[in-house]
Amino acid sequence: MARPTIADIADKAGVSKGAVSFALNGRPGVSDATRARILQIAEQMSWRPHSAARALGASRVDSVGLVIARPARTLGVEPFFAHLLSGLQSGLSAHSISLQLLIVENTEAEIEVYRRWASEHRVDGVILVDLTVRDPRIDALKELELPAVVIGGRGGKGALASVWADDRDAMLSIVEYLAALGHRRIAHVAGTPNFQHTQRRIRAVRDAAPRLGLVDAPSLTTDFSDAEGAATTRKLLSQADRPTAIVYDSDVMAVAGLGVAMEMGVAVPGELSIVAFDDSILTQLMHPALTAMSRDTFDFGRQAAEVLLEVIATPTAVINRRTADPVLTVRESTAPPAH
Amino acid sequence: MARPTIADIADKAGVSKGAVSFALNGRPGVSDATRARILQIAEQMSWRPHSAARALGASRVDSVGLVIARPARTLGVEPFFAHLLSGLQSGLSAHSISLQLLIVENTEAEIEVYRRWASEHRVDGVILVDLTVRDPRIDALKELELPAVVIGGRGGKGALASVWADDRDAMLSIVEYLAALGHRRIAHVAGTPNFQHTQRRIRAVRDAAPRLGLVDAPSLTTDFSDAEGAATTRKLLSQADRPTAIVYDSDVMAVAGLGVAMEMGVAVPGELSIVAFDDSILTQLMHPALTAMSRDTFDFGRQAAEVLLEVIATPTAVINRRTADPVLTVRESTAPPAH
DNA sequence: CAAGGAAGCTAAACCGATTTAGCATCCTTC
DNA sequence: GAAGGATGCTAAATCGGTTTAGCTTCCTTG
Repeated sequence: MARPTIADIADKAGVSKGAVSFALNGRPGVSDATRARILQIAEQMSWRPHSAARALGASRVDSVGLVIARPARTLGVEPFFAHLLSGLQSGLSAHSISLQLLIVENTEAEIEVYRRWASEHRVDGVILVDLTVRDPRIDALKELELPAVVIGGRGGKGALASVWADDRDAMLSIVEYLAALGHRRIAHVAGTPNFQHTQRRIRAVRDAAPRLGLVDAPSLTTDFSDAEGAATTRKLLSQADRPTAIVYDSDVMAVAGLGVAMEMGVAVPGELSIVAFDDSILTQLMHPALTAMSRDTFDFGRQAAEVLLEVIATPTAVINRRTADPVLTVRESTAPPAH
Repeated sequence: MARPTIADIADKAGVSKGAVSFALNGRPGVSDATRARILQIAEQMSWRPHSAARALGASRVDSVGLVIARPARTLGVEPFFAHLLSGLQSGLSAHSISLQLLIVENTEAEIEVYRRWASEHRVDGVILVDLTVRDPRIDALKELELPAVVIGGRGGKGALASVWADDRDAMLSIVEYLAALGHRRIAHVAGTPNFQHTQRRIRAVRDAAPRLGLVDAPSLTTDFSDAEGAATTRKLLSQADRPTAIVYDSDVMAVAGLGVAMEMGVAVPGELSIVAFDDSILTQLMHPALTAMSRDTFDFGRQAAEVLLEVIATPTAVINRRTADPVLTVRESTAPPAH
């Protein structure tokens, strides 16, 4: 038999379709003996549920979605998403839930996808990344009644479930480390200003500055691209009182910044210390290898998957799970400043 | 009304469900006037097909799958997959087909996924990457009768559909370029030996060597990791008669190789020319920027999507589509050899 | 003008599961 | 020993579409 259905199993076991369904789903309604017999027959016929049939009957599709709204060009280099994906999957596969992935150009397109997914019942829930300050996606998802979990940023008042790490603490520990080395002029090359985590990091730097006796601690925003990372670095290093340390909001920008420093004859770490927020192979391939703040992105994904499944099961649940704190991996790009 | 069904539309239009189905799917059986009226009502009620219901009735799920069997760690850095994904999606979204993505550890797990997808009817077809020499996935897919398209490597006798670029020609043009610069000792740091494209590239180098008067043209295989790329480079550069040019099978290995050269005080491109097979931001971030063979990976994906849809529509079709030839982008890492 | 065929539509079956209502049967329990 | 309740199961409805068989009309055509 090609692809057996529960009707085939019911025939063979001499029971009704309903009984088979109960048995296969571990619900009460059949005796242990019957259940065992049915399970054995199903196993032997190598029966697998037809996902569409199950979705139609149970109105749940065992599939969740992830939409990434970034130009493809910038995506590839960042190990962030690859690790996040693997983590998500490790959390989902335990429950045989599959993942739909979509890369789109902008937030409007992303919301359009949610709208389609919701109306076509293609996913049971979604994972949100890159939360912005007044994020329009939150209201859209509320309206669609689509369960969701936010990665890296507390859902806040609106109360979507979330999985987050403490950006503020992480940034503070970077700045404190640099200050302890003796740096007093520290610059921060930040990401897109409308991202929530960018805001949190900028605020952390600003708040820490007086306490640590920093002479100057400017945060300059960029679009996260290598080009703007390089341009901003060039500007910073051309100043009369140039910084002795720069913190970058991404590994790609840090690498670009290192390139600019080399080009301008500024020795790293002799004359300039560099720290990257977010770690990857990239930072390790460099010479000097970059000191970086590493998050356990895989675990991030795994936890996000778990939380999302809980939210799908209990839509009223409000879960804000905090993950392990990022840790600073010190490599060769940081040292005390030259006098 | 929350989520209208075709029954609602049928009511409103005063026709039967069947007529609505015909109208919405552009099939004959209704008059143009009725069709227009139905479409207008559907539009106005903002009706969207329920994917599970459609899948159940039409036994097609409008979804295709991509499984990548590589450790997540190595995945992130390679823009290859991000671009491929975007390309795939641009080819699929035109037909409202969605994409399932899965990252697994090895080929056995990958085949297991195909088995599950087939039995649960989760996808209409799959895309295969990283074809190996005697690839077990081909037979598995044949047995499952799951439509598939192979990316980067002709399906060959077994005759899965495929989309491929000419690796051999590409490699030949690299070697010819280096030879024209005056290089006679060219080394090739290759990828995993069981990949078909690795084999083709090695063969290309070997075949070209005598014709171009190369003194030595060893191909050394690796596991595609930065670590082995670095180790192999170190070995090559420690030889008495070290090569004056090295061709790497991936951008990541080329970058790692560049690092080793700098470390060992070998000037690039003064004493050593470096060429990367596969281009990305990575090669451009380096100093010196790396000369690289660029493929239009996005287009690769787009074409693969098209071919797969054709194969799904006509399972007997045998399509082997050749994409645009890769082009060599010359940057700063190649120059005539020092005397 | 009767036969034949196409166009336009309806009614009902169907896809493969879940879920609900209901029916025996057996075990309590007073 | 009759009422009451749990247990184990069946039959049928249901999810939202697609598809097939068949029934009217109306138009040809000889």
